[in-house]
Amino acid sequence: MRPRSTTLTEHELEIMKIIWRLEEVTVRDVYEAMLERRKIAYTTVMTMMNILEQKKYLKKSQNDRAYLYRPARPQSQVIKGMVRDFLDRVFNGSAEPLLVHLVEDRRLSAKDLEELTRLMRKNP
Amino acid sequence: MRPRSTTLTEHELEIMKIIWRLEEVTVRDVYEAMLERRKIAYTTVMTMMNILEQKKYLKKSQNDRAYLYRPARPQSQVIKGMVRDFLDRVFNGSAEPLLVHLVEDRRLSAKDLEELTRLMRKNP
DNA sequence: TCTTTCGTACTAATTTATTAGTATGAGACC
DNA sequence: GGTCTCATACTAATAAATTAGTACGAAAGA
Repeated sequence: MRPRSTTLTEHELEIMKIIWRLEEVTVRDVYEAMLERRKIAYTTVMTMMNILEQKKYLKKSQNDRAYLYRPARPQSQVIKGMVRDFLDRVFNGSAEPLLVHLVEDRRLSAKDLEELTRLMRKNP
Repeated sequence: MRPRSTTLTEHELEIMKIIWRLEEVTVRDVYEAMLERRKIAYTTVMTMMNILEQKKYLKKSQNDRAYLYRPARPQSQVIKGMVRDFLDRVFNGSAEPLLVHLVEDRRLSAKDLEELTRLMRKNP
């Protein structure tokens, strides 16, 4: 048996990002936002949003004609969970080797580092 | 249709980590290392390793009785790809918001940061 | 009112990811 | 040589992930 993913899958995340941005949406809202990224059927978006509701990532409320969906959990919380999951899976939970990779790959600049240090002082 | 994952899946990664560590292995070697982590069948490990060979993560060579497998790509290269993929998917490619999360979540210490700065100077 | 539009519920199909059983053959051991 | 060990090849099963079609009813518009 294959266990259901605890974190968001690729396309679930794609949809959640749109909903966190718009805050309160109908299926159509998300469908239209998705169309700007790629070809997709309306019912596909609907199915995904229903799954996200089952997984407790979305709350549904009856509105006028269509349901209104809103995030059930704040974006930062969910993203933190994904980072934690990734770190555990790939680096056995430690952040440092991740950073080494980022530096080696030139994905972290000196400027990023400064900013981070500043943030660190504010957040002791 | 569902496209095949470009990067390593959770359990493929689990197996690859063992093989990168041992460098050159038989299915049995990996099976025994896996058993220390969790219950799994010999043939399951074999199937996964065959998939990893198809995906070009492993090279197979006939040895004595059993095949010998070795990594086809260095660990650092593959891990970098996974980091890149994660960053793209979750943070639209920028590393900074990831770091902010790490700091907020107390997963980065001042000491880590120092070390990183030092690394940065060595790697300009 | 009739027709078109829109939203949902239900159904379903495909491929991946994961797990593992069975058959078969080669080599080791007695 | 006969038996046991084990490695592989093949088959298969199941649930998740992703995609989307169809039917049906409500509402909107003509």
